[in-house]
This record gives sequence, structure tokens and C-alpha cells, in this order.
Amino acid sequence: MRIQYIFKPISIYGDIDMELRHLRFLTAIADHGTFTRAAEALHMAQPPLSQQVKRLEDDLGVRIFDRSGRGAALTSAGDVLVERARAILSLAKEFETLARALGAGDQGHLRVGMAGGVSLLPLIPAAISAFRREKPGVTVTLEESNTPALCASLRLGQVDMAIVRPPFSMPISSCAP
Amino acid sequence: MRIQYIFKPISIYGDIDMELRHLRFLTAIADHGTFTRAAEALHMAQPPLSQQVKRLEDDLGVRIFDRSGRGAALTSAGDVLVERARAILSLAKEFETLARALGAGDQGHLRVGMAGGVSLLPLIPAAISAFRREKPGVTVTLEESNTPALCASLRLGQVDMAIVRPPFSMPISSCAP
DNA sequence: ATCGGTTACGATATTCGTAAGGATT
DNA sequence: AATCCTTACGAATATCGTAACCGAT
Repeated sequence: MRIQYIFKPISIYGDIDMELRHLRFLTAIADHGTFTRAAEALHMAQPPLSQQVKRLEDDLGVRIFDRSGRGAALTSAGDVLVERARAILSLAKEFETLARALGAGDQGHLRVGMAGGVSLLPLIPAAISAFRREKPGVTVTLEESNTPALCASLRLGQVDMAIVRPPFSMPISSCAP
Repeated sequence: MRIQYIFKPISIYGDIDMELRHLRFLTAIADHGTFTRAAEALHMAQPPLSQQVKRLEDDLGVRIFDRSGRGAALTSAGDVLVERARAILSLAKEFETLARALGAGDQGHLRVGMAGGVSLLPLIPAAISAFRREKPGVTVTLEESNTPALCASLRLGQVDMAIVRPPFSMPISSCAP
């Protein structure tokens, strides 16, 4: 009866918080086949890349890459994990894109044409103030003119919206985009 | 004609890499309603939480929370984004769980019973060596005995696998789990 | 001997915490 | 006045880069 013991090293570091950075490291190595080339692609030196990956592997208790003299190949576990990592990174990218798009809606330039005397109505300045408070990123341009001229400006796209008074002759369908 | 200009501040920092930490911050604030209580839950002080969120908002160009004297409420954009953040964090959590599970499969204790003389066959030691090389975290216990005794041990769960020679009398269905 | 990965350690950069300042209820 | 968020700045911490080392082809 022969018994063999293998002592597995345990992480000397405390548990780390896995971050998207680590997932980016994994996919880069999987994509480029070696730590060295992945490090180049990540604009960093290779030793820190090794450190981070090793630490992640130790923390999760799973070996993701098989290192050899000619590069790093995915283990069977690594194969599954890198696939998941790509999905997460893809969602994160979408998150950023969506956030910027949502933000873009809150900034820009709004050109408002107002018929003469409209600014005397209590509701209008209040509405503009409220809008400016809610969307501080939007530059608001106010322009006072008469109703027919404003309708023309609106049609030409020189203003984005016009506050006029009846009577005015403009079909709803000709609103500016 | 009156014109108002509002200059929108641009981030003085370079673009940051969004990390899972930022998403954790967002969901914590959304969950707790105030930066202060979220900071407590995150085991951190409240000012750095404000800093990180502000920086993320500036970088993405979107306001996620409406700050007021009595807490932080989600903006319409923030509502969408926090929902996405939760999805990403959920996947990240799954990733960690899966990784640990895959790692656990690569470690543990494998008890192998071998019939006498089997170790003389060239294939068996080679297979064991290969297995140990591939799964360094698994402790392998080898035990030599005779075929009937090994079948009994296997049935009792005293070994995980047995390498025996015919004839042996054991239905396949009685394999250990 | 070259290529690739790891270890060691000092430098750098980011984050974090404390203290003071505003704003709103 | 009390509560909550922000700004400012020094301290702690984590990451990063360079240099030296090991292993394999």
C-alpha cells in the first residue's frame, strides 16, 4: 500500500475583488496565445500581467492557463471561463455605450423662438428655468420674434421649437425633426 | 433677442476604466437611497463614494442620481443603468461561483484501488502520472489488494475507483457515486 | 541560446479617509 | 439646526515597471 500526498499551496493574499480588468486580462491572453503579446496589446509590461492572473487563479482556486515554453493555452476550465468573461465584458461595453447615449440626450443645444410678449406669461419663464435645472448640460438659446417669422424659422430648422400665439398657419406635419 | 449660454464642465481627468466596483457603488446607492447609508453598507467612508460616482458620471457624461437634501434618487437614465448594472454584477457573481466549482473539481482526494500486479502493466503508472500532472491539486491514494476485496471496498465507498482483472463479479450499476 | 513565464522589489498611481465647506429641508 | 452631499488634501494601498531568475524548446 503506497500513499502519495500533494500539498496544494493556499493563497497568502486575502481574497481579492474580481474586477473587469481581470477579465480583460484573461480574454487578451486567450486571444493572443502568450502572456507577452497579450501584455503588449494591453499596453503594459508582462510581469504584472502574470502576477494579476496568477493571483486571480489562486483566489478562485482554478487554473485557467497551461503555461509552457511556447505560450499559454486554455485549460478546459479556462475555456469555459473565458467564454463567460467575454459575455460579461460585452455587457459592460454595452453599459458604457448606453450610458453615453442617455447622457447625450441630456446635452446639446436647444433653440427656442418666442413670440413677442410671451415671456410675460408666468408659465413660460418658469418652464424654461425648470428645464435648465433638469438638463444643465443643454445650452438654451432664446430668440424673440413675431409669430409668422418664427413659423418660418421653425420650418427652416433655424429654431428647434417656437412658442407662438394663434392665429398661426402651419400644419403640424411640418414640425422640425 | 436674448441668448443664454451654459458652459458644461468637461472632465479634467482622463477617461477611467469602468470596473465592477463602480457598478457595485451604483446598486448600493440605489438600494439604500442615500450615499451615506450605501457607504456604510460598502464598508467605506461616504466622501470617496461620492468621488467615484461623480467621476463615473462625468466620464460617461450622464447623471445617474438626483442629489437632494434628503438623499439620492435615480434619474430616468440612472434607472435604466442600475438595472443593467445588476445584470452585469449577477453574471460576475456567477463567474466566480462557476470558477470555484471548476477549481474544486481539480482538487480533492482520489482513492484508487489496484489489483496485485496491475502496477507492472506499463499503461497504469503512465496514466496515473499523467493524471497527477494534469490535476496537481488532487491527492491520489494508491492501494494494492486483490480483486474481490477491491470490489468490496468500491461497494463500501472506501475507494473511488478500482483497477481489477477479470474475472470479477460486480454489476456496473453498483458503481460508487 | 532564445523565447516565454515567474519572482522580487522599488516606483508610481489610484483609491481611501479625515476635515472643512455648502446646500437643502 | 440637522442632514446629506461635495471639495480638499494627506495617507494607505494596490498596481505597475525594471531587473534578475528559472524552464523549456
